[in-house]
Amino acid sequence: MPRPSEPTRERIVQAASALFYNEGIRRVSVDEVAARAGLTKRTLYYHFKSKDDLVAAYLAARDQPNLALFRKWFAEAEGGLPVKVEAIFKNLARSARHPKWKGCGFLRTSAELANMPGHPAIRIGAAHKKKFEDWLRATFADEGIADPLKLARQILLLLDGSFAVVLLHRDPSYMETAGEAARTLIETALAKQGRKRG
Amino acid sequence: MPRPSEPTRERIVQAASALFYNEGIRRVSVDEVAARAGLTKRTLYYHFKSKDDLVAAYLAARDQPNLALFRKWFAEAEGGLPVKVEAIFKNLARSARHPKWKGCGFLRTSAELANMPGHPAIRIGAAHKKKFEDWLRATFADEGIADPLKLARQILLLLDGSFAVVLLHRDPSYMETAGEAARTLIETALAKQGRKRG
DNA sequence: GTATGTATACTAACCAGTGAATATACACAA
DNA sequence: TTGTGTATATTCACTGGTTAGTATACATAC
Repeated sequence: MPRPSEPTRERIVQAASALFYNEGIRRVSVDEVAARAGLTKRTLYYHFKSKDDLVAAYLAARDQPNLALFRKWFAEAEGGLPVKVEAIFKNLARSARHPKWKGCGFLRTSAELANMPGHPAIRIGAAHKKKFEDWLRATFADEGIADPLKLARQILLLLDGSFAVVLLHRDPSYMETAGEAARTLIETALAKQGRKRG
Repeated sequence: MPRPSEPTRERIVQAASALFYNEGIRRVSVDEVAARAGLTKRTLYYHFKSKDDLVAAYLAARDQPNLALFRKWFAEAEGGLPVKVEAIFKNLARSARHPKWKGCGFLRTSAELANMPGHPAIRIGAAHKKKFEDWLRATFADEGIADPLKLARQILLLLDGSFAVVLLHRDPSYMETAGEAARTLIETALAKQGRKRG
């Protein structure tokens, strides 16, 4: 049955996403992805030139939706800057309580492929995290915070730290602890700013 | 050549450590470990009942040395509590600049084996991080900090976050940024304590 | 009648784990 | 001092299964 093509490619990426995220990159074979997508491996290799290419597509598909979710959680929270950022951590803790949650796909992929530094999937993961960092930086800059890049990176470190720690201990309360730390750091930065301007 | 045994087991763990840390768990075959240790796979299976068992031994061997290194960096630093904790991050940044550095073996293993929650290696990793957390907690408690467990967890989150982020971006300066955040959090906790005690 | 897309069938390598045999060191007996 | 049994340690050769990737042919749409 030829001619679907675009939907076919999409179906493959969907299947790859579910499997790679749930089981890990090297654990999942191309055959398994093809089977889950309901087609043969040969067809998969028509749409993707290699497994590495497929792994990159898996992460690329998560980039925008993930960022949009963080922005939504931030925007919907009622309160000042510290509270809005903390809301991201609280929502993340809620996601992490779902039984199928298995951490951050970008970080887990970079951990698994740590022996292949230039791998396209790692590049996509790095770009994704940079986008998040830059969104935070811009947000902090708008609020007049003194060193917005540094603060953005510190929040990012807490966020990615909570992904790693919660995955290890399977205890989402660490995310709320990270959120409190984020709030403290932002409040401190805002206080410094007040002192300088006041 | 029979009868070495203890040194043999040790040699296997050494070989496994180098390979698993550098290339990843599932990337490395038992044959490769045996070859690097200079013996046959059958001998390896005499000392370890399975590959999973070997992976657990790899992490178990890293537990105490890793903790000792952190304690050493803390003890050798000149200054108050915030500076001593920050010194851990600075030393870590120095290690991360070595070309063979590939993040935290415990976290990378838990990321790679995220689909096997009860895996013995993950348990060992979790116990390792708990030991570090508890050492920090006790240290903070000795200094009279109000909620020492919370602060210990926040520092841990920054530490593990820096492992993840530096591995992704290959930019060790994030570790120094994390160290600054740690210092800020500790200083804030000490200031609160000061206010309460008057 | 040619581009595009899909399937069958295959390769060559790899991989975790095992069955059976063997070699050595050491304890103890003669 | 020499012979012998036994637990420990090691090797060779193998199995059954999996893997990423491909050569070739076939089907459909326009």
